[in-house]
Amino acid sequence: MGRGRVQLKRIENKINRQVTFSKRRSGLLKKAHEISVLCDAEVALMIFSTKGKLFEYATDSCMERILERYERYSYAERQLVATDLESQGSWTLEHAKLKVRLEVLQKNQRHFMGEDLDTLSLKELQNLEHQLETALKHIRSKKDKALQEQNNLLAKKIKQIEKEEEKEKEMEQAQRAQVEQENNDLNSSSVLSQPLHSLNISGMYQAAAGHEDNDETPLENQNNPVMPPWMVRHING
Amino acid sequence: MGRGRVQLKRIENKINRQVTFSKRRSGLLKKAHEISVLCDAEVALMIFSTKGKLFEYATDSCMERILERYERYSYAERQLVATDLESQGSWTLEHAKLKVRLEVLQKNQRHFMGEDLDTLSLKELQNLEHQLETALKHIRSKKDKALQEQNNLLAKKIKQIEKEEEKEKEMEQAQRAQVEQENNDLNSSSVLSQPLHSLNISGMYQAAAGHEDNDETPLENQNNPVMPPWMVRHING
DNA sequence: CCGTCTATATATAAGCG
DNA sequence: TCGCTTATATATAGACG
Repeated sequence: MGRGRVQLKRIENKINRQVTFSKRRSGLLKKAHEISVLCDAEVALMIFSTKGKLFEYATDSCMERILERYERYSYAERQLVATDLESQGSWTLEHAKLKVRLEVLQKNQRHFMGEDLDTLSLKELQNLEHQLETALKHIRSKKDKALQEQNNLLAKKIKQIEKEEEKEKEMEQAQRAQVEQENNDLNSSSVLSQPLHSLNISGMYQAAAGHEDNDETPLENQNNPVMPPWMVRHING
Repeated sequence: MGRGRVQLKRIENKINRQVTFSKRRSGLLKKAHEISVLCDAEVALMIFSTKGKLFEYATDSCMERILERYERYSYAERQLVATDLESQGSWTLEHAKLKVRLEVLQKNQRHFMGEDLDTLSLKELQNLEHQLETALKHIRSKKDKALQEQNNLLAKKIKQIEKEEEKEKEMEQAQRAQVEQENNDLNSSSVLSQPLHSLNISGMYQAAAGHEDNDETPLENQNNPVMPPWMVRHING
């Protein structure tokens, strides 16, 4: 993009290459961040320059977590590393044992992820299925608890906010009462029947606050007085 | 870019978010590749969708190598491990790396089994849940296929048995016919109207076969003519 | 989900300081 | 390396099949 077209091959001019690297690098990092935010995705990006300098981006600045997550997906490469080690000769018995355990775990991992199932018998499949069902129950229960906790926390916060508003309102009322009293003291004509300006202000404030919500809220959640469940989901982002 | 401007915030509309994710993802991967080629850089990119699916790019398709290179840069927690290792000499390094991996895998394993969930964030729990759901789908589909195969196999066997019975029957009939013929030859009284014993045998066999089933078979499976329902029961888990 | 189309928004090559 | 400008190449939002 730019004045001239660019072939997809190494830029031979060192200066140009460096400049392009610098520009494209920032563009790439920017876009990585954008997709992460816009689409609620988790992104990890590593760029090593020719000279070996590292530039990185990670959603929520937590590269480690993402890499661990990646490891759950990755196994093929790991297998290569394992055999790689093997070719270097088995150093010690313990080391070899470790490798065996690793392989077993990797295989299990794959099975837990629903991959590489061809080697399993019917019975094993059924056992695995049951295992996962049980695990899912635990996980869901845990998740529900976490959600409930957050929910309670938010409810408390909202109550507190409401209390403070209440307090403010009372104070304003008290002020008005005092002003009224003073007016009565000055002349005996009644002004009690006129609308109270401060009440209107308070009312407007609440209305405005109520409109900060997203317009696209799904119907099934609009009644929830505390937290839409689909929103709670993103609190920990 | 495009018809409308876009705020850098989560796209609330689920459809749009998905579409945008798809488009930007491919754009990002493309640009990662471009900078890698143009500027002779080494790039690793991982993108997890909201639903937990992984998309990745790595220069020369060698993610593992880049991750290892990354680890050399990353220090925080790893520094501790690294110095620990260095003091023990270089060959132990591989060994210790193996140990670290093992630990990670073990931890994952526990998570997959619904254990040790307290260390997980809400988001991670949700990712895990989705992961297991997907895995379960694969496993069930695999199991279904396995069952179907067995089913077909058994069906074939039964057909074969029936064929053999048929053959026997025919042979008996032929025999009887011959005996009759001989009887007729001896005296001219007819015995054609009497019931055929072989037919009864066949009927009894089928009835007995139908009763091998478990008595507690759920209703919905009692019609299955081939596969014992207690086995079929596990198809849908 | 994938591909196509179009109008627009962005990214960036080139050049200069 | 960095900023800035401009002309252009690309990316992509939105709509549709």
